[in-house]
Amino acid sequence: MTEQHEAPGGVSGRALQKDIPQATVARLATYLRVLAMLADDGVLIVSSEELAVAAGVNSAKLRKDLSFLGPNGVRGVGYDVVKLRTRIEDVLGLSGGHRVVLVGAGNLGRALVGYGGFKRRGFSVVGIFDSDPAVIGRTVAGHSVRDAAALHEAIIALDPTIAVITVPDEAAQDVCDRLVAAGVQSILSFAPSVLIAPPTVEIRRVDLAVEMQMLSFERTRNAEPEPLAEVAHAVSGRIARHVPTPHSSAAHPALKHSASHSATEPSSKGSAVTP
Amino acid sequence: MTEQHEAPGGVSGRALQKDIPQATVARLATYLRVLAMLADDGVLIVSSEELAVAAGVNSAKLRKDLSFLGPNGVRGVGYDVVKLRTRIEDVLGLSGGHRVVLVGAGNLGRALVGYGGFKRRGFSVVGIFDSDPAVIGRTVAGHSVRDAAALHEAIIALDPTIAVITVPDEAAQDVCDRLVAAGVQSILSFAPSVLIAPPTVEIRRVDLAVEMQMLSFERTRNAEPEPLAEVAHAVSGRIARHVPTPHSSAAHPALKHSASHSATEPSSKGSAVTP
DNA sequence: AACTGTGAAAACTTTCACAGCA
DNA sequence: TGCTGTGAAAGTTTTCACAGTT
Repeated sequence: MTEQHEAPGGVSGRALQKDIPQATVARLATYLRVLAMLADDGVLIVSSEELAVAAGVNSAKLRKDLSFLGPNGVRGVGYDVVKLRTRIEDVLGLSGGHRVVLVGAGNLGRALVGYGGFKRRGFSVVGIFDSDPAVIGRTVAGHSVRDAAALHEAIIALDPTIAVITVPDEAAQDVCDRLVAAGVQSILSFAPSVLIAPPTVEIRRVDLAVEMQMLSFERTRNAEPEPLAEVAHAVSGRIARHVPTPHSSAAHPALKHSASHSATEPSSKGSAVTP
Repeated sequence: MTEQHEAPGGVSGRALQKDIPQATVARLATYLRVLAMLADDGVLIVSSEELAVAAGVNSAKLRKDLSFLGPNGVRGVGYDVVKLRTRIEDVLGLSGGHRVVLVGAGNLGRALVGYGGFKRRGFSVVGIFDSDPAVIGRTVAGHSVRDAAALHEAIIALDPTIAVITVPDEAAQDVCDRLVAAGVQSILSFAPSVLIAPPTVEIRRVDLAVEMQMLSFERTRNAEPEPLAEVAHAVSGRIARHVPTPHSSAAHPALKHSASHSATEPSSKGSAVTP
């Protein structure tokens, strides 16, 4: 690890988001959510261990992640919740806020704009588009849905920092082309197809079925320990196998996910894109 | 790499999904989608290069991924589309189909059940629950929404292989506890919080805001090459920078996404949803 | 000639374990 | 004493490049 983030002199504000590992960036978003929650609860200081448990990672990883942002904590004490939160927002480029345009006002599009954490995290929707006449003109989350035919001019006027595509797969590439032609540089797509665009445009793709398939794989793998034996108790899962202790939600050390989350976290694997 | 997948004798059907890298599993889902598309188009044989381009990865990675499933292609020729598709479905444990229960019939939940690729990929919804009296009894995607209060008995009767949680964050842990108590072993959650459950239960979490934050980071990083210079042309992106060639969607060598994973991929992550 | 399958190298990530500071 | 920050080791994933097949 190269330590460019040492900030030797009095380097101001944020800087050097260079060489922060991709995997770390994916997790920073999660830490941010936990920090926001803690701040709401009035918590002032948090230790790496506490933060790590809440984020579902181990504390060494969390400390390593944070170390890429420069020194953030106080040894023997912990991290200042507000300060750390601000620092992460700064590094992720969230401080200035983002102007988001949504193309596709179907269920998924509406689910996204309605998602509370959205606005709270600095993303404000500035325009919603659709090509369905039955939807155009309707109000969604305070915005009148506009005709996607007028995308070009509208995009230029709205000047969004991010565009989100939630249209059917067949229409996705066309929408993408038009967004790019209008100057959009960052696109998040929920269409299954891999979209093609110039390399200067950053596209991330989220495929909601991938996670289901990974669950399927995991279950299948765990269910087949003995490839040879006929498996004695072929009970067809009608009876609840485990009646888990209704744990007290807190103080639970269960850190099982090792991240591969996709759209989740380790997602270094999960979903995604980027060369 | 241990070669357990050599299948020396005449090992039947699928087997040895042991030690298939997590990152590979995440991408298999994507390959599957492309293969399904090719099959629909009547394509019989595909080369690693073609498949790789369509999936947004490079061909060496694709070949390595497939090699974990055993020999699937024919040298000098390519892969048999149907055979490869079947093999991947088999390895992912999709062949037997999955019984999916959805808890939370809001926009996101409806977007998920309405997603065509869902049923097509072997996931069939067997029950939808919600706790909102205004929603209970309504029909969503052919299913009458049931009262989440009766979750326990219903789950035992439905015996789902996967449960999907799309309720508000505050309710997620409670729903999770009840699902686990009823014997559910695989859960996909869209709630931001990290859910706590016994280690035998596989939980995957998808945070839709993470991807947006990663886009934000990438844009910020690219926008700050010169930390010192005042940046000459401070044009506020009003003019379209690139007018992309309206490419012919095929024969496009653009391989930019390398899927971290991911989850992240990253995320990275495989299919999608539509309005 | 075309294309797969795969060792070996390179790159990236996670985990360990401890030095260092409040 | 308690907790952060971090080199170094271990583990995972990607890329290279070529041997092997049809």
